[in-house]
Amino acid sequence: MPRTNDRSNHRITSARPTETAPSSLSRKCRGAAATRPAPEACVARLSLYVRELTRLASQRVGFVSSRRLAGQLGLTDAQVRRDLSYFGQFGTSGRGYEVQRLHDRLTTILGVSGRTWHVALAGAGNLGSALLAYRGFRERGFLFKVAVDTDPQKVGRTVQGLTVASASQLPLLVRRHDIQIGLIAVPVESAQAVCDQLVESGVRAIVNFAPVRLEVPSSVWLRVVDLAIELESLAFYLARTK
Amino acid sequence: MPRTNDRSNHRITSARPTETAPSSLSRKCRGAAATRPAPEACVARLSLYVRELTRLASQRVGFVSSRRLAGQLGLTDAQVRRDLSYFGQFGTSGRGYEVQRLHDRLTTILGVSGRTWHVALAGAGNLGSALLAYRGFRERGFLFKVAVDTDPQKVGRTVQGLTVASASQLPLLVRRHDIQIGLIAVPVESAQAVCDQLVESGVRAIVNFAPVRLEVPSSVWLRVVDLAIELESLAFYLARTK
DNA sequence: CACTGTGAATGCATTCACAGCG
DNA sequence: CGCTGTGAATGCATTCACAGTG
Repeated sequence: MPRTNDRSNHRITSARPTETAPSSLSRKCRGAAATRPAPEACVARLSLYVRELTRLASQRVGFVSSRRLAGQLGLTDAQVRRDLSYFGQFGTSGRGYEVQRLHDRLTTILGVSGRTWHVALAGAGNLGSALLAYRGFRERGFLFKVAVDTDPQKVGRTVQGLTVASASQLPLLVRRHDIQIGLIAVPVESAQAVCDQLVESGVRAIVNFAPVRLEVPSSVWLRVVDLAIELESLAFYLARTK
Repeated sequence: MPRTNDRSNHRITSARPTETAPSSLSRKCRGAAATRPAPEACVARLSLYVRELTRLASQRVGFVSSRRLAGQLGLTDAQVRRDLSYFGQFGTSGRGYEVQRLHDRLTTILGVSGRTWHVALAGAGNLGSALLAYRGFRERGFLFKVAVDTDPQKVGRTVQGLTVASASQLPLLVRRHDIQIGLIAVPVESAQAVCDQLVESGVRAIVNFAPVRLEVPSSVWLRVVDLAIELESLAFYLARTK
């Protein structure tokens, strides 16, 4: 009797304040921003909402209810409304949310509207290439400006319109291209060294795709994406079913 | 003042019972199994523990304390002890946990000891190739028996010692190789169709790497790994720092 | 005395349920 | 009437704190 799980994602161990908002008294003016800092899980879902709204907008859907939005995403309607309520009041009673308007508001809140982010990729192997090829990044304004690799075979090659540079150039290139975000897609052994280089060169946020824990100073945002964990934990449930 | 987050992972929306354990009265016999079903977050961390223990064993470390294990993984000592306590009592007061023994016990519990799982990969692009190349899977007994792709360019090629078959062969190959787990690394457009094929062919667990929600019958375990979400949510925090 | 194992306390996230609005 | 926005209730996960043990 296993049930389908809906969205596996995002687990955080130590709390971290999201905003310095006073969180004092509730606002009353209509359309005002939310009162409390948004939970991390909710921020993560923001990109899901944006994706779905982009899709709906391209289908010329004008309004969408929390129920319908939830259905598409595998969430509950209450959760959608709660999530959105952290950022403001976007809906109309009886009608739902205006797709284009909500899309625009959410992209602004997510920080991916009317601006671009400069991204550097360390490791141009299969995983790195997959990341370069992911179309969603460009759509959201994440621009790959730099890709490096240690493998002389790969250096000089062009992947997705970007020329792979030598790993030794990383600090130089990060500074030259004003990189804000670094992606680590190198083997476990070199992940920490690459991470240190990124940090020293001024990168403020890092996503680590290597299955190791990395150390960074507290001024840097670090996220981990572990490709294997979901598969590995499936064995546990499979072994216990039928 | 951003803080480093430690482990991003795994968020579940609907609860699902993990065991049918009675959860009635506490056992008293030493070394007995835990009383309550293990939380999903804790099951996901099981593979982290196994990885670290494998590393420690290879360094001939005999004992490890919850504190040290936690430090390596970016968790707290209390959490490590709590997690392990769901599965039994493995430690020795004043000494800690015997590395090899704990490793063996956890791999058994995870369902990756003394047996293998047969895995099929749909989509042999960059991401699919990265998954085929991941060494951890083989180490844990996950064997890729099948890889398919729709691209005639890719069919017939050998990736990591496995020959890519035509996508039309998927149902046949799944049955022939007694596949239990399917990995979906195809574009969004074809993800649901591939998923349906896997399900109809008898696959009982699926990991979806495409950024869409998939529908499966409730008898099938479904997990999602979203490569983009962590990066996208970083913009939110970056836009709010300094 | 250093460490485990675990009730109890806390904190975070989801869901309920309903008042209020267009 | 259909749907939002949100207090209050619930449920899950982490942390505290300490009794108990080799």
